[in-house]
Amino acid sequence: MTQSEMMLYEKQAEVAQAIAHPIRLAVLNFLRDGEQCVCDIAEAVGSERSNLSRHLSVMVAAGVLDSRKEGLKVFYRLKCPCILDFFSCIGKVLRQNIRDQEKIFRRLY
Amino acid sequence: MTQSEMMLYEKQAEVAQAIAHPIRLAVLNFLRDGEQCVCDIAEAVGSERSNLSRHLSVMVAAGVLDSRKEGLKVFYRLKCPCILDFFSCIGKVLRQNIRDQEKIFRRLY
DNA sequence: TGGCTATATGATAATATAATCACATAGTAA
DNA sequence: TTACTATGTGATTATATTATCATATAGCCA
Repeated sequence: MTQSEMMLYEKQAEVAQAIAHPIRLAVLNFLRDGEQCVCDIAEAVGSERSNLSRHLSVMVAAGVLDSRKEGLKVFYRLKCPCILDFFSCIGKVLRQNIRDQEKIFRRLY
Repeated sequence: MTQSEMMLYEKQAEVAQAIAHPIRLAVLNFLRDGEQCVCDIAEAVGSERSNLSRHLSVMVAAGVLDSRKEGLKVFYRLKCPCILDFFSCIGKVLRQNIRDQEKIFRRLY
């Protein structure tokens, strides 16, 4: 593998890391229909403000989210709606896993 | 957020975690055209065998990869080719990030 | 059998990530 | 100005992940 291929995989991994957390996935899904302020996101995903604040900044750093300040509030939004494609992609994997488990289970009983 | 929604996000995060590493992404990409044995994967991604072995088992545990033994060799393959959709999805995010950086750069110089 | 190869795993150490609490900041409004 | 609210951050601790080395296992062949 060349140096630049390795660099590309590292960049890709940063983005994947940024969404690979249950709270962060919940945030992405909540932002599906448009920007939301931190307090509303916190309520929706059931997370402490300070903890959520860090999760949000991880996703901003990875270029997954964008923020906008308005008065006291800060609104976050998906920078690229394509990030939601992850959900259908992961969904296929999960459904496949369930089918496989059923197959194993049926063989045993 | 309900308990079962939280559980779903956790399951989804497990899959995302399983691919969120440069070596693992390189493996997935190398398996694009079909199964490969550990030694060939190791050579392709430039990783120690024992380390690679662990990365492979992480992906098997998450249901992303499948393996098949043949003699001394073990062949790994993508369990669901849809996992490759991740690459185009992440690619869009990365291209967007580059465009944004250019915009900021142009404003400064 | 013994020796070889491919792969996996236990133990450890290094590093990264996450959650929590207290505190800081920025904006608003009295 | 002071008091208040929304958000962010430093410091700390807890936990998880990764890489490494040595060793184990499984299959092959002489």
